[in-house]
Order: sequence, then C-alpha cells, then structure tokens
Amino acid sequence: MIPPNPKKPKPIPLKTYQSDDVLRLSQALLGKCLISTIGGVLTGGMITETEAYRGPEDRGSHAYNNRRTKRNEVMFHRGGISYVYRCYGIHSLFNVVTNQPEIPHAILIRAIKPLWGLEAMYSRRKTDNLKKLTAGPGTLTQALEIDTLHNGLPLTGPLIWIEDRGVQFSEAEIVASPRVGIDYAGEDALLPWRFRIMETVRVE
DNA sequence: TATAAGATTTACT
DNA sequence: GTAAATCTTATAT
Repeated sequence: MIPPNPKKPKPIPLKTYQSDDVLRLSQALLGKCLISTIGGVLTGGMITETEAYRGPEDRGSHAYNNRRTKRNEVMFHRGGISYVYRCYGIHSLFNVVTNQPEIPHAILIRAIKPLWGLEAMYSRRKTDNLKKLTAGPGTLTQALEIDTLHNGLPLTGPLIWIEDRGVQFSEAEIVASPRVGIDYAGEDALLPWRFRIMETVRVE
C-alpha cells in the first residue's frame, strides 16, 4: 500500500462517526488505516480488530448508566474524536468516540497491521518482532506514540486520523466474539462485540 | 483517607 | 501458568 501523504491527510469525514450504529461502525473500521504523526514521524497501519462499547446500557462501558467522570468526559462529546485513557496504570488505550453529543458510544481499537513508519515503531516498542509490534490495544498506542495527552483530539488530523484506502471486508470475513477483559460486566460480557478480520484473509 | 479492581503486557517459573 | 508494573475511579471507612 502506498504511504499516506502527511501534508494532505484524507481522513474519513466526521459525520461517519456520528452514526447511531456503533456495532456496524466497529465492523466498518476494519480495513481502515489509523495514522499518527506524533513526534513528526508518520506511523500507522490497517485496523484489524475493534470492540464496540455502547454507552449507557452496556455494563462493559466506562459510561454505563451514563456515568460521567473526568476520565470519560469526551465520550459524551460528538463522534469523531479520540478517547484515550490509562489502563492498569501502564497502558494507554485508544478509542474512537461515536454517535451524537450526550450519547457515550465508543470503539476500542485493539490491533492494527503495521504498514508505515516501521523503524520508528520498532524503536518505540523496543522490539524487533513484527508480530508483536501493534498486536494489542496497549502496544499499538505505544508504537504510534499515542498517550493520554492525546485524549479528545479530532480524528481529522493533523496528529491522528483514520483513512479509507479502499480495503473493505464482507461479513463472512469478520469474526465476532465476546469482548476481552470485562468479566465484571455480567451478561454484557457475553455480547459478541469484538470484531476481527479472519486469519485466512490476506491483505496485499 | 484507604482499599480494591480494572477495556493489558511482559518477564519470569 | 503466575506475578508485577502502577493510574484512575468507586466504595467504604
């Protein structure tokens, strides 16, 4: 895939994120490209795994029952901005805020396929293992240098954006399964709201 | 004010 | 397979 032009980002439009259907959007983000120019280096890759968090009625969400805190405040803003929070005191997790103002939906980006700025990502991750470069929600933020200070940023650039570069997957190519690490969410922990591209699907 | 637990990763046994 | 790293919020004193 040809590298994106940092001087002319082509982010997907804001209104895309303002959809009411966070499940559909979570699947639509698979194949899109997440790009960061933090630190003056373009790094990024193709989104391969997401999780949907559906605000008030989802026990797995930080915004369950419309719980509003300093940390999750941006979830209540309009769709199309980042929600970055610290997990287990160690990792920054990157989410896409979706839907209209006051409706706290979000999509956790769990993994990307590394494509651009590999050198910078290896260096930030302190590893030489391509498979482990951006394979989890905490590692991909480290590779892209996304931290909690990038909370609430618009996903139309210039620091962070998501581009459509023509890759799209059919439902048959997407695996839905229960979300990770939310055992406390009761029955909601069983909802198949984790979406991955099937391993057998190859991308050029 | 103190404690527990979490949308995780890594290094160790 | 287990433990450690250690920030933020919720709940209980």
